Amino acid sequence: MSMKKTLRAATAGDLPGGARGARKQLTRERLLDAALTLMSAGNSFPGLSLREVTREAGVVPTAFYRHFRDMDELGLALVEECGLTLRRLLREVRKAGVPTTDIIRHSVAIYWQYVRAHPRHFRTAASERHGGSPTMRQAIRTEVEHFVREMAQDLRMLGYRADLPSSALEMICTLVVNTMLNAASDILDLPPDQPQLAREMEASFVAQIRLIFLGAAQWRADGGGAV
Amino acid sequence: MSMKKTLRAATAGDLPGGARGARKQLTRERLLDAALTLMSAGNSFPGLSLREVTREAGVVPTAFYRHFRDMDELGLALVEECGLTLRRLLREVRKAGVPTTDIIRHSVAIYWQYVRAHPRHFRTAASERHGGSPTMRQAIRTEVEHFVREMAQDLRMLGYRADLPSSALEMICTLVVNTMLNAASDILDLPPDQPQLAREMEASFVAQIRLIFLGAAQWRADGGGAV
DNA sequence: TGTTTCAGTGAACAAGTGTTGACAAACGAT
DNA sequence: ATCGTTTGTCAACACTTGTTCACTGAAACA
Repeated sequence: MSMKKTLRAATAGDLPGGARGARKQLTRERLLDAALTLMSAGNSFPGLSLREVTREAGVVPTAFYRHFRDMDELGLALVEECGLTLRRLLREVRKAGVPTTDIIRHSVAIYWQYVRAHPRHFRTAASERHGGSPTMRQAIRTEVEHFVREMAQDLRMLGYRADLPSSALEMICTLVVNTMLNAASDILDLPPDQPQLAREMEASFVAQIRLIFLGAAQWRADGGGAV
Repeated sequence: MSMKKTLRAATAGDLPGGARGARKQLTRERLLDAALTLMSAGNSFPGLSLREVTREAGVVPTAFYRHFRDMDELGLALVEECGLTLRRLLREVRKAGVPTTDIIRHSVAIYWQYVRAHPRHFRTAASERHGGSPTMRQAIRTEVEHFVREMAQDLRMLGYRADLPSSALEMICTLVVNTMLNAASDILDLPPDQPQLAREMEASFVAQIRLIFLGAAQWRADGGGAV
């Protein structure tokens, strides 16, 4: 009966314990990986074709449907993966502490290195954040909002600007995150053998973040201020 | 001979005086317009097909080659058009004056209205700035750099932070422009009948710009500061 | 051990793609 | 008025695309 069928499928197929589920998840990851590689090679997601992805992954086109209904579903999985990478980044920077000048420079250095370590995830995130299909755009937007909220909570726990409401902290973090993602795109477009340009860009990035926190230190909730 | 040919082509074809050049430029604009429309309808540029564009423009596919060598060339023309729109925006905001709190609010209001008046240009610019083909990305980057430099010059002429070097002013303007373009993308993704959300978003945008200028007012070239 | 379930294969399809070449008609220059 | 130039059209090509169906073989279960 159909009940029996679904039950078996649940026990054998979904759980990664068996060799069967492991093999499935492996080719699933190969598909995601192929898409990621193709995207960071110049193509943008809506420009990818299903066959192209399967070709790069080394499977026959029809095998695609065993893992995703269509390309949009793969896109969402991709976004989720990028979000995970972002989350790990936050966990790594979290040790840095309150953003004073030196700590900003330090955090930026971590970020820099992190972006270079996960170029495809960051290129994808930056690429599909505003471009691409509205579906993917919305998914990334949600992911970024989560990230911003988490970052704001971190600042709060560190006692940073305890007088400000959460909305203000989130506004500040939004600015920071936008600057981060813009910078990531810039980093990844650098010719790989231009350390001079890279240093300049990093310095400019540090300056921007510094300026933001300079403004944040002066921020008044009521809209007053020196400007 | 070929000399004669090129001469005639130069006098008759390129100059928009005759009815011939006018007709050509008209369908050229129809092609650009079609691409712009399709892009703001959910497609991203690399997802557009040549035939799709010509269909939307109301011409036969082969007519495309009379105007552009391939889609990339059309993309570059599109970027140029977007850059022109940005330039006009700057000319309009230029009357606003030195960025104090009220003037920021005013400028943002102008910007808001401007984005809503040219949704397709801004969606395209935001969309292809980080996504899309590297060719188009580079073109937009150049266009944005021009814009930033112009804006920095404006600030300088207004006597804003006359003590800072141009590089610092440009860094500040880069931050502003990035924030602007991010906001544009957010605006255009709003459901059209949510004035409450729109107001909140505009307020957040004003706050971000305000915070940037708050930081800019405190900025010291040597890297010192309150933070 | 025998049966079922299912990830991956292979062939085939209708539809859409970029690009080519020859051709018609309108225009500009002579 | 004539002739070359040029914009746009038509027909056709060699491919690629997404999706379908029946299939194979091996793992998971009984």
